[in-house]
Amino acid sequence: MSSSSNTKRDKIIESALTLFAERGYHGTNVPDIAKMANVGTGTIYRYFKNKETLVNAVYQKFTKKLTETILSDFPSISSTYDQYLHIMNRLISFAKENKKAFSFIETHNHADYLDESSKLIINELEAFLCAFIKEGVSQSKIRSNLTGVVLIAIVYGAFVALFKRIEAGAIQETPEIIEGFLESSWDAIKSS
Amino acid sequence: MSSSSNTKRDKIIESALTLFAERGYHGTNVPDIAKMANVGTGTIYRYFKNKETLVNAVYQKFTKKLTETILSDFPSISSTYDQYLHIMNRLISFAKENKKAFSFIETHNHADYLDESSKLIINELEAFLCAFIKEGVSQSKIRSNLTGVVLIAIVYGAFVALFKRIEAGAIQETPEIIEGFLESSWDAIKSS
Amino acid sequence: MSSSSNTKRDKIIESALTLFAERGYHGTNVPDIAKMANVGTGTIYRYFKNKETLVNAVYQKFTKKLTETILSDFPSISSTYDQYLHIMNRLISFAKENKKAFSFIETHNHADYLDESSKLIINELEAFLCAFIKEGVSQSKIRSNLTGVVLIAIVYGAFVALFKRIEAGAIQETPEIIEGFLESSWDAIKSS
Amino acid sequence: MSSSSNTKRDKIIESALTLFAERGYHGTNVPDIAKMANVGTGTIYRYFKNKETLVNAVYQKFTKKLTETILSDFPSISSTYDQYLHIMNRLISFAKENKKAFSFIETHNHADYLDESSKLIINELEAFLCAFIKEGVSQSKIRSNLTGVVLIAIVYGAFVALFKRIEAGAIQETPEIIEGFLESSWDAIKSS
DNA sequence: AATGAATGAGGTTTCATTCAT
DNA sequence: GATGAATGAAACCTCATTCAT
Repeated sequence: MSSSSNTKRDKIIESALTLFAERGYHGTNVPDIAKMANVGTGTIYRYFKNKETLVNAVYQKFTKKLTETILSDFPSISSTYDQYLHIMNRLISFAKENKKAFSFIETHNHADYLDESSKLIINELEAFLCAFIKEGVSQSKIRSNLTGVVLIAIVYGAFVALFKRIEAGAIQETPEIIEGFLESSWDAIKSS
Repeated sequence: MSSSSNTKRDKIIESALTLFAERGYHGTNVPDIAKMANVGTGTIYRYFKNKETLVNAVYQKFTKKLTETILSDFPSISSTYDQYLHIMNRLISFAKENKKAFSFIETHNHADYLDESSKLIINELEAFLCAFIKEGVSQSKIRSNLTGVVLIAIVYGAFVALFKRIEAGAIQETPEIIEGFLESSWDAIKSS
Repeated sequence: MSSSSNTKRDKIIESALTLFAERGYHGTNVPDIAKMANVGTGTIYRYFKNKETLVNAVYQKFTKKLTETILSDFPSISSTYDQYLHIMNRLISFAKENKKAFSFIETHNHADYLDESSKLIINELEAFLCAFIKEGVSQSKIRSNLTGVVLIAIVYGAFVALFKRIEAGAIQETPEIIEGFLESSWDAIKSS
Repeated sequence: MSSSSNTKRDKIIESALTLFAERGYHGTNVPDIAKMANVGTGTIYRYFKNKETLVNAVYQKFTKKLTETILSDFPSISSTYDQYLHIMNRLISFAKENKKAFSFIETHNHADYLDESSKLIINELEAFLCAFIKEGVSQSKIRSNLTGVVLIAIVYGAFVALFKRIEAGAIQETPEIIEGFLESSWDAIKSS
C-alpha cells in the first residue's frame, strides 16, 4: 500500500526533524535518524536521494505547515489589531503544537544546504506579512517609521527568543506571559 | 616568545570565529581553520586541547567582550530610559563592530559542546540586565506584567532578528532604522 | 507456464548480457538488470541463486552458442584452408550477429567469478581448434614452428582487437576489411 | 622530503596497479589498496582526489611508459622490417618487464572512468604506429589492402592474446615462441 | 510465482587528532 | 615550538539479497 510507504517516509521525516532540531544538520548522522525511525539505514535512501534532500524535505514540510497555519482563515475584513491577534495566536499555537518543528525552522533558516524551493516558502509567508503591515500602516494603526520587514523581524525575533527560553526551561510558560507578550509586541509596532 | 605565541593563538581564534560563524561548529573542520590562520594544523593543538576546547575559547572570549562592552561605564545614576539607551547602544555598537562574533554567539548559544564556564558568562550578563529591569519596574518605568527574563528575551530577540536580516542583506542598515528600533523596543517594555 | 517462465529467464539473461558487456560484472547492479528485463528484482533470484550464478549462466549460454556456431557443419573432409575459412566465417558471423555476447565473452574470460563448468566450454572449443591446427600442420598447410594454442591466440586475438575497434567506431566495417583480415590472418598461420 | 612523499605515492600507484590488474576497477576497494601499500586508507586521499583519479594516474603513468618505451631510439632510417622488429621487441620487453602494467592497460582501455587526458596518450602511440605503417605501405613493404589502424589492431591484438595466455600459464614462454610470433606477425602485415 | 520495499554489510570518502621531523 | 603528512574511526551512501505481500 502507498499508505504503508507514507508511514515509513513520515517516520523518517519525524525522526530527522527531532535530531536536526536537537543537534543541527552537520551534528546529526544518518544511521541515528534510521535508528530513531526504526528503519534500516538504507531505507532512508529509498525515500531521499541523500541527507541534503532529506533536510530540505523536512524544512519544506514544516515551513509549509507554518505558512498554512498562519494564512488559513485569515480575517481579511477585521481590524488591524484583530488581524495581528490572529497572526500571533496562530504563530503561538503552531510553536506550541510543533515545538520541534519550530525549533528546527529557526535553527536551519538560510542554511546553505537549503535549496531554492525551500527558501521560496518562507518568502511567501514574509510577503503576506508585509502586505498586512502595509495595510495597517495605511490605516495609521501601525508605526510608519519602520518598514514591514523590520517590524516583522522585531515581532518574530522577540517571539523566537521567548519560545527558545521557554523550551530551555529558563521561562515557565503561563497564560499571563502569552498575554503580556502579545501586548508588548503590539506596543512595539502600533502607531503611537 | 609569548608575544608571538599569543599572536598565533589570536589568529587561530579569529579564524575559528569566522568559520564557526559561517558554517557552524560541526560544519567547520580543523585544517580549514589552520589554513585561514596561516598555521600548521598541529599548531592548533598546541594552543587548544581539541576542537571543543577551541570553540569554548572563542565563545568565552567574545561573550566576555560583549558583557564588558555593555557593563562598562554603565550610568548607574541615570534615568531608566537613559540606562536603556546605554545598554542598547552598546549592544548595537558591539554587533556592528564585531559582526562575526555576534553572529557566532547567536548561533552557538546553548549548544551542547559548550562547557559550564561558557554558559556562566552569559548568565552574568543576563543577571545584570535583570537587575536593571527590576529597578525600572520598581520605578514604574518598565511594564510590570512580564518578568525580566521575558522582557530581555523580547528586546534581545528582536535585535538579533534585525541584525541577522541586515547581515543577510535583506534589510539595509540606516540611522533611521536604528532610531526606529530603539523606539519600538522601548515601547515594547516601557510601562504604559 | 513453463514457457512464460522461460521468457522471463531469457529476458533476464539478455539484460544481464547487455549490462555486463557494457559495464562489467562488478560495475553492474542487480536492480538495473531487473529494470531492463522488466521484472521485479526478486524475480531474478527465483531463476538464479545469486549474481555469480547469473553471470555464469550468461557466460555458458553464449560460449555454448559460439562453440556450436563454429563446430556445426564443420567440413571435415575439406582442405585446411576451406576449414580455416569455415571457422573464421562462423566466428565473424557470430560476432556480428551477437555483438553484445561476443563483447561479453571477451571481457569476462578467465574472471575469478566464473566457475569450473564455465571454463570447460571454452576449453572444448580450444581443443577442437587445436585438433584442426594439428591436422593442418601434419598436412604442411600450417606453420609448424608454433603450437596450436599459440596460433589460435594469434588469430583469435587479432580478430578480437579488430572487432573491438569496429564496435568502438574507430574502424568502419566493410567487406574489404573482412576479406583483408581473412587473408592477413591466414598469412600469419599458413606454412611458408 | 619530497622523495619520501613520492615513495608513498609510488607505493600506492604500484599497489593500485596490482589490484586493478587482478580484480578490475570496480572489483578493487580502496582499503585493500591501502593495506597492500602499507599506508592508511586516508593517505590515499592525500595523494589522489578519489578512486577515479587514482585509476587515471595509474593508467597515465604506464601508458606513458609504454609509449616512451616504443618511441625511444626509434631507427628512423632503417628498413621497414627493422623498424617493425624495433617496435615489436620494445613491446615484448615492456610486457615482460611490466607484466602487471601491461595487463592493466589491456583490461582498462576505453573504460568510462578514464578521462580525456588518459585517452590522449594511447592516441599518440597509435598515431605514431599509423605513420610507420603508412611509410611501410608507400615502400611496398606492408600490405596495402588494409589500413593502418586495422593492421595495428591485428598485430597488437595477437600479441595481447598471446601475452594473456602466457600470463595465465596456458603457454610457456620460450625464445622460439617469441621468434615464431615475430615471424607470423610480420607475415600478417607484410606485402606479398 | 512475482514483486519491490527493506535491509545491513561493505564500499567510498572525510576529518579530528597524532607524531616524526 | 611548529609543522603537515599520516592515520583510522566514523561519516555518507550503495547494492546484493531477502521476505512479506
